[in-house]
Amino acid sequence: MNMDIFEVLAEPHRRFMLDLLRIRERSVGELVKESHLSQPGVSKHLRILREAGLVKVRSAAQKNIYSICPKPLREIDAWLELYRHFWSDKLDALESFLDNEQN
Amino acid sequence: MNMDIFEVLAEPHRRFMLDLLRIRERSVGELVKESHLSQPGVSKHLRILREAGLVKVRSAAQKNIYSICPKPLREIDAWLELYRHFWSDKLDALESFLDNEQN
DNA sequence: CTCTTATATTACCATAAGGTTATATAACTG
DNA sequence: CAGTTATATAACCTTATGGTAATATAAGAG
Repeated sequence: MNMDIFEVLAEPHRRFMLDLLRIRERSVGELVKESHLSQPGVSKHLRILREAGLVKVRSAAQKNIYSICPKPLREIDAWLELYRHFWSDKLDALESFLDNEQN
Repeated sequence: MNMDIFEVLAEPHRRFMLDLLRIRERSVGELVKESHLSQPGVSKHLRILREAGLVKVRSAAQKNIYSICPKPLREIDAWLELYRHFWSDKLDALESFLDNEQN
């Protein structure tokens, strides 16, 4: 298939699955329960996420445990970077930096 | 149509057109020349970008001049924010802040 | 072993996206 | 006005995507 990362993220279910995996790793079965998709549907999306390098799998008994692999998101981030100055001037940058410091 | 912003950006031609408009506003004709699409093809994508609020039009004689409207990109940025901590710790934040200062 | 659980793959289908050609519309030009 | 330029819309087609049911595979459990 060889899907572009932007296309991969265009699918709402896939973003949702990433949002779940962002919290903690999950088995396919868990993902099926939390999505409104059939098991093959989930597996299909997981395959696309895998091929995009956004998740990795680990086997535990019969279960396949998926976890997030966020590196490829940097490509999106890099593209956005070209536009970020439109809404974030230097003051904003300082603000958000200080905000992060407080947490 | 009512397309999600992630879907809107999934199309490479549309990202390319935004990349052009990011530099400066352009007429439809100019965009046609710089893309490898027919004029209706370009108009179709422009419509989608318009409906997503990513570009705005201004008429000058028979020409329609399109310019960028980057606000909706914040939604992408906000989603990415949830993942950014994976690769950007506070040191990175300081670095990029200082980098921006130098320019 | 046999059964159950867990997941991936296959086959198939419906829909939507993206492209093009043809056409409508509208505004300059001479 | 008649003709040209600029753009949008309509109609149409092809393909890819995303969904499901059915099936294969593989690993526990008893």
